[in-house]
Amino acid sequence: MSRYAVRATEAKWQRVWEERGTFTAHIRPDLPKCYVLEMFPYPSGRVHIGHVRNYTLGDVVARSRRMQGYNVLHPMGWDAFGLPAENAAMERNVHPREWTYANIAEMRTQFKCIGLSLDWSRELATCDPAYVHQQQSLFLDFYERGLVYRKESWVNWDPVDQTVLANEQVVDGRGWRSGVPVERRKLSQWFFKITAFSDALLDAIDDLDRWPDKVRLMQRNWIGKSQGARVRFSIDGRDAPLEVFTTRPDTLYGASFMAVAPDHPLALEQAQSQLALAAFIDDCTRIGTSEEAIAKADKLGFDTGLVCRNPLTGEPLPIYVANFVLMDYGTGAIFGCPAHDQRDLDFARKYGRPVTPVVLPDGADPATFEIGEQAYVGPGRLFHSDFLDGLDIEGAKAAVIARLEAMGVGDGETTFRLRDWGVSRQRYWGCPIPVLYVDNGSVVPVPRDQLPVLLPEDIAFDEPGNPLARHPSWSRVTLRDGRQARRETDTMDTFVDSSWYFARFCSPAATEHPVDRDAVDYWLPVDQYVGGVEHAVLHLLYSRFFTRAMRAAGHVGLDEPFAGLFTQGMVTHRTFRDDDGRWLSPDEVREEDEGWVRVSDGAPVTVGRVEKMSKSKKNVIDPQAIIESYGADCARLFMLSDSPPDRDLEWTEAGIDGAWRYLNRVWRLIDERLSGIAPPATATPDVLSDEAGALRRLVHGTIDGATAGLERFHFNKSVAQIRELTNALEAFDVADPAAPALFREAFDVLVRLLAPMTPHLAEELWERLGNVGLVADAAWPVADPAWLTADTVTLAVQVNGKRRGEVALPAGSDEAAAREAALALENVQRAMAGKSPRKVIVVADRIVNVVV
RNA sequence: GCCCGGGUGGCGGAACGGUAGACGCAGUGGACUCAAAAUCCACCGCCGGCAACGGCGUGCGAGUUCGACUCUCGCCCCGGGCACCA
Repeated sequence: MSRYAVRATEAKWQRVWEERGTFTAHIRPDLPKCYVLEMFPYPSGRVHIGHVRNYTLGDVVARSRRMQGYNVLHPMGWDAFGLPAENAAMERNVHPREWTYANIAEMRTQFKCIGLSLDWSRELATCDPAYVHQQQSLFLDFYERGLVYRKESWVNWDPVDQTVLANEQVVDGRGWRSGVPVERRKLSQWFFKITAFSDALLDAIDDLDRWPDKVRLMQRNWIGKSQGARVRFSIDGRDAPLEVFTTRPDTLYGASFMAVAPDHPLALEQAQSQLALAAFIDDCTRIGTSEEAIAKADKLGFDTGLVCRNPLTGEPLPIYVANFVLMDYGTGAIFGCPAHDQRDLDFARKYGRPVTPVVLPDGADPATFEIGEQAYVGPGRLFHSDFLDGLDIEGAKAAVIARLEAMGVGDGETTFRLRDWGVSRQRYWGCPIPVLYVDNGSVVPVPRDQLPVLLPEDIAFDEPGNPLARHPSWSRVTLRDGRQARRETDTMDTFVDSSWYFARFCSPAATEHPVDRDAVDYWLPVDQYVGGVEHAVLHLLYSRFFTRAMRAAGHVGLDEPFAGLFTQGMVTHRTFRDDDGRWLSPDEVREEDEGWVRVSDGAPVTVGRVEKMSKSKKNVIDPQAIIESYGADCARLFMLSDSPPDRDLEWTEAGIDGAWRYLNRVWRLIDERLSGIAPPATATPDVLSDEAGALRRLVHGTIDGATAGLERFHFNKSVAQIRELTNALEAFDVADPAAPALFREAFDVLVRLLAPMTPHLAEELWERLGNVGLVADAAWPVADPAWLTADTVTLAVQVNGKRRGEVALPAGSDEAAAREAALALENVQRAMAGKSPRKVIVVADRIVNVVV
């Protein structure tokens, strides 16, 4: 008997895979391909448990697809630009590049210990000069096709640090370093015209049938197509009307005020003559730029004194400037119908505007129906609305749009919530935007033969703000014709980097073009994409846009980059705090009989909620330590065992122990039984004992069930089934005449089924079973349908829906037989209390329900 | 505020509208051991009962159905996203 030597075994097989290039992908037109990809990591420096889960889930898919005969591409790279590198530069005085590449080296080593079936030959980092080069050429491609433009847009501005802040850097409306209230500022910025594809991006969601429904719904809502109307309200004493967009033209008779965005032209014009209004608009810029901040802010308005007219009634409506109206959506102006919109109601109550309901809920009395603190947004019939009275909402919308069009004061219109993608970032550590501003004021793209525009290496982070903009010489350029120009000092949003890396992986060494067309035509789309649900909208939507834009530029031949998507849950852990409320990490505490205490001094510890692992709460587990003591297979198995992959996974020490015990049990089981196993040539007895038959059925049932679990991302169920098989093998009588042959059959299956999940152990056992070659290259087992059905089935018997017993019958027994057997049960007769059955429902091979 | 998701034993979770709690963790009792670890065996939703068995149970309240964790409606609680974190 031998023990399973985890560390040596894992290192051994990792070396074998690497030396043989087992997972290096090549184009093989003769084989079905499968591109498996997990969202690439940000190189923070340490592999996080969440990474291990993400890459393990993808690895299970990649390895099982390999075994099923697919030509698998499973690459890895680094989402290497971004804010944390600049923070590190400021805090530790290291260069972002140096910090980033050191992190990558560190993490690569850690990743290799997980035993992932990755093709490392395709590794890339988005900060590599080649990647920057090709991304800049894509920018120019998009620019030439009108998919890139420049306009003014709001940013968060820290007035003390004199710098632009990311939303993340705004804490409770204040700058995270300065602590002073953040302001909004307008800057001229570059945008990608994602709205050019609004309809296409929306319509194609219907066909993404291997995406989770919730992600599809979130994307639909994000794009937010709405049918409504553009209505022109005449302004007293002016020629130009005020144009609004509304999704509820049916409520026009309930309008009681107008509101425009603080940066609406009308507001700005009025502010020139009204000092108080100018001050109000200035106040509005003190709200952050996030949608949440704007939505949660108190609804404030300022009466401009201007009045416009309801086009249907001629009724006067005061025009306010209001902080909750967004210039980016619709026309930047709305009519307020307080009875049927909560924001409008809050506003009307505050500023004393009338509230007239015009939609009557079904069954309500028109004489008494009133609006209290809640606006009524449900269905109903129109009233108080002249020619619309009695119509339902949809009917009223159509009728009012027809009337407005006939009057020449409005049109039906479709609007999208989706806004163009602002990609300018006022930061150093990103891909430079390849544009020049000539001193005469014109804007020119950097000539292609001068790409890439690389970041200067001599850069200082001793002051806040964008170091690129402060660099003494980098931005000064002399054009070929001698004119002077200034470089764009903004860099691109890191979401740009992650919007095409999956295409670059197909041909990471391409130099002439962003991608090699033959390679992307073979490998794309990604067959299975795996990542966090937090990317459900932005990253995935941007990538879908990018693919369309790349197609327009001739780089790819498809619209949708990700045919299959799986979004996994987060990894969570308990939190601990001491009496002073300070967070404690799991290794600083210990559980005793009386409860949790601090290891250092035995002080009592409060056990907090289970939360997403985060540095600030100190509930982070270092996967490296787990892998060093238990091995990668153990960590992998635990993550696959308990929680369904799409739900949050709570990390527990006990769970790791359980996985550890299981791995050793499998090892012992095969090790102990191996000596008793005859050579493969040994014939199975012609007639199997009942137990042997049941075991063989279980083997085939497990193949069937575990495979189905893998296909549907129910990995926890696959693990449970494999464990059941293991339990049965342990319990099986070694003296049974069929034992030697059956063990051989079953072990062969067991090891193959385990191979995607615990690949190192599986390779080692595969070798010990006498196989030549790797289990990674072995074929996936196939269940024999003849062994998937049983001769006898157990039916539950209910009386009036309550279970009263069960009967065993030959499979496929007819209704009469089932009925007879059920009624014969003593317990059933007792429950029937002498009554005769009114009805007996029989579901073949499942259940009998006697209704009395 | 808006959008999305989740809620089943002490815990993680199983369950085509058909025997709720598979599998695992923790726990209890026992075997082995000088002892411990490891391992093995048994029990393990709650209440009542020696047992057979009965009652109650899937966040709360209604409804549909022979039958509801599953479908419908209305609530409550928890988590994620909200366009400059990645």
